[in-house]
Amino acid sequence: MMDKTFEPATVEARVSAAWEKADAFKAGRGAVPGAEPYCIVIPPPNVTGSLHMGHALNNTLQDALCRFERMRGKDVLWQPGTDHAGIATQMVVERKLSAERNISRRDMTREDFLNEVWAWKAESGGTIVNQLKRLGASCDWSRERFTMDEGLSQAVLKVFVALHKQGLIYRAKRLVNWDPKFQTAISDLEVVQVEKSGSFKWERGGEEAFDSAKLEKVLNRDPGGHLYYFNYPLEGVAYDADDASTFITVATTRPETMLGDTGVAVHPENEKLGHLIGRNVVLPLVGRIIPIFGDDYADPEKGTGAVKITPAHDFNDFEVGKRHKLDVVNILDGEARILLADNADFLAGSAPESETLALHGLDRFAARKRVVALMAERGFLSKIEPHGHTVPHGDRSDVVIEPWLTDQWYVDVRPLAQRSLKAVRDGRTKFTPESWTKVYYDWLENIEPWCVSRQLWWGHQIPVWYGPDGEVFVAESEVEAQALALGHYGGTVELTRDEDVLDTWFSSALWPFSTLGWPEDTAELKRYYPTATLVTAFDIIFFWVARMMMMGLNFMDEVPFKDVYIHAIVRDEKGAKMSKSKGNVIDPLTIVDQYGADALRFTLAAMAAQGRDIKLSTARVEGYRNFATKIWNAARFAELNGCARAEGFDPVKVKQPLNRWILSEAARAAEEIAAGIPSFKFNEAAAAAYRFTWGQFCDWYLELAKPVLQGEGVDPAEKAETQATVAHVIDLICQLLHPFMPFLTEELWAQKAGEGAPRKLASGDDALVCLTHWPDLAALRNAAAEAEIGFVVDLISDIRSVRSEVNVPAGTQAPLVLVKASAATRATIESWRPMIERLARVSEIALAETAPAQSAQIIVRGEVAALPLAGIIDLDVERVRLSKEMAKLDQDIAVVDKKLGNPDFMARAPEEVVEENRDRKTAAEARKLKIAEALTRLA
RNA sequence: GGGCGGUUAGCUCAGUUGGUAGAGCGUCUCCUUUACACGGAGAGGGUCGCGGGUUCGAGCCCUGCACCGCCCACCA
Repeated sequence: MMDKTFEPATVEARVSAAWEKADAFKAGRGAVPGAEPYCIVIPPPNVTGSLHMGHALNNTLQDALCRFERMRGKDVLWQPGTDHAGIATQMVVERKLSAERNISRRDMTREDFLNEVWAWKAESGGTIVNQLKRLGASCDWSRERFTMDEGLSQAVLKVFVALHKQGLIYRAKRLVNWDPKFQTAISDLEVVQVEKSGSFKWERGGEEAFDSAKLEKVLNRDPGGHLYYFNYPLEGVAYDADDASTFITVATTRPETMLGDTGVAVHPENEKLGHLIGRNVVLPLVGRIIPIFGDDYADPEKGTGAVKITPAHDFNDFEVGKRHKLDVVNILDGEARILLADNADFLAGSAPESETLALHGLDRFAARKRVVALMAERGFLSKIEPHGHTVPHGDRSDVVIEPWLTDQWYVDVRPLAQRSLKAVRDGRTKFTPESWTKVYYDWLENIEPWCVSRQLWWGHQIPVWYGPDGEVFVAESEVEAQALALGHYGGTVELTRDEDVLDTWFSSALWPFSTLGWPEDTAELKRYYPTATLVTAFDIIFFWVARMMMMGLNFMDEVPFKDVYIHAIVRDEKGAKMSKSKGNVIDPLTIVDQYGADALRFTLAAMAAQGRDIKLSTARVEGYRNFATKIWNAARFAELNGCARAEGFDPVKVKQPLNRWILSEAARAAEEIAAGIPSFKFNEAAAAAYRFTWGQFCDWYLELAKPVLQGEGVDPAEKAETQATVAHVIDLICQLLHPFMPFLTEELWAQKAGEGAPRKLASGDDALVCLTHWPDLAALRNAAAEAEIGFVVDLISDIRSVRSEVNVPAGTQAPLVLVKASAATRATIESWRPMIERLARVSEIALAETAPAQSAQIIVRGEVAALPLAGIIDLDVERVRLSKEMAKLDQDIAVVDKKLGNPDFMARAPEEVVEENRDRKTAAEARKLKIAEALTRLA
């Protein structure tokens, strides 16, 4: 006996255990010889992370694809694994150490710290994998990989060395995006722009004196959003704030950087300021003498037309400085505190006040306030105004990024990008939805060198060793580096390894082949590369998809995947991206606990068509939880009515129209689902499954079958066939829904295992778990049965509708009279009499040549039926109802007439459309005639 | 500044070879009929953001505008 209610928690646990025991998702398991390979590599979640809604969506879709393809007979490998997630993980562990033991990583050795991270990974690394399992992800868990596994690490070293040999990896001293919180360089992609707009307004000579306390208050809330105008006095004249000929005014959003200014640029053709080119200014506070020079970079229309140049702290200024050979004066340390120790002018005492400025060691934002106050105090501040602009922030740290001059390793990605572009242009890899192709093109066409070194400890340490003189040896191991050094120096020297690690995405880029065993020439690599489909969200097209393309093409000489399916991002209710740092993560496991994994999965699949955002509503999940319950109850109904799977049952040989009909509808649904899943139209597939299961099987088939199953004096053969069909269709429902609702369907499938013929896997394996076969139902389509049952369904629906409209009490039985029924209709009525009587609450069915007086009339597929309801209904209501329908028909006819009367329409519309309109008109007129008769009778 | 997406029923959203608009939830009415009230039956509800255009015919194609959102670049 089935349990009275479907309890997801119990079933999920039981089914999961069965899958695990059977090793159900092992690559190639059950695949017949010659089966086509189908491989998906999972987007590896952060090893120390936990499942969020984005993961749930991402993996639900991958799982639907994998289960479907597995059922279709492909040799499926869904390759799982996790990512070491350099910054994110190191951040978590550092925070933990600080909270629990009040120590920082800088208090410990690198080795000790890494041991702490590995310990944390050992402790929490299994969380996300277990959560994926709870969702029902059918990965080949025996092949789970981690980006810092030995094998994958070997792949990283090999790739780094190979790219270096190709001349595509190099070291350079440049400005980088420096994250002062994590004290590491980050790539362009990890920088996010944040809008700032301030509110403080002040002008020299205005009504109010400058109030630095007031400014401080504003800046304490937000240090950005203002433009500051400084007067830089010209060398050789006495500065007078009221005499414009004694200074040049520059504007900046970052006052503190003025300490590092080494020049002022003016456009060579600037009419107002051009004459100053060649003069020098005395940099206030610092005392440094810096040149005013001509450069196109200074736009006369912007700001004051003169630009202060800080080569050490601005990307554009760095380039300008290079052109004019300006000094590069660094004024910040790694934590973005003012560093004047490096500043030669201060050291040389050319700024005698440096002691009293008290800037050294100040945080950059404190320094900003102080510099402005000092400039104001000394009469160099001209104006402050609110200024909307964007400020770069670290995506992980959320602090303002500093352009900072450091040595870093770069990948010259341009040649790789070219190949990646071509592969998509040639159609070797295809994006769905297609519009993402353009995004991919635009980025790759304008790609900049990729800064891959990070000043972190957690990650793949860069395989570079330095000799005593700084000579660089790039090798896969220290032994190899020593060999290179021996060749170079002619003797053994001590080498030191580069301390930096690689960007996490460096190893992620290799994922599609490193997980399959590269650089070893493994069987899996041969069989599953290139993989079939990559399923991911658009936010990592640049971070990950494009880079996998580059690395895959470079090292495998072949694209990593043939299809890229880009799905929506699940956002919070305000539309903000969910992230741990924002604390707005919705836990899918809570939803699973509440409604079951199948309900969540079905919801996500049904919502997968949405554009770029999904705002998940629990009402929807609840609706699909109800769907799961509905299926469960249908199966219980089957059980209670002796509908067991019958040995030797062949659906093709079914005789009863009702049974033929539901099998035909099942075939239609199977087609729709099988078309939807591989073309990534998950919502269409889910909708087809839902419609068939609830709208057809439960609402109509089971109801129509009840007289046969439960009635007296039923033909035993008919009853047996119906019972077997019910059981068979429930099997089909399990199969059709399995890609979306694996737990429920697997459970039902297993519960029915004891009936009829023993279940077998496609491979012949006797395991009683894991649906592995997608049914081929094409032969079950049956137009005659669809027409016959269609008529019965319409008749019952129309009777119900009319009864309700003319206010026939629900409990009242009424007779039904068929008027001038055709022979075929008579036959249909005859065989469906009990069902019609039961479902439409009809007391008896009679045939007549004319409709009885005082009856309500319905027209079903051209046939007229009447409900004689004298004394039961209000005839005025019926009159109004018929008149309304008449009016509507007149309207419809008018629309059609307009078309048919239009010579252009007749001449240009395709014949079938014209024909359809003619048919529509004929049908409407026939219907109208019958309604007119009914109205006459009522009059 | 460049690009992309959105604007359809009260809410959340589907709707590509252009042919008289759909789902889930909610609302209203009725029904506790032994699979299921996480249910059944019925109903109501939309000038498909606005203006032009193409077409016999436009939610769908073109164009302009408005509002919302995202991405990229720049920002003295």
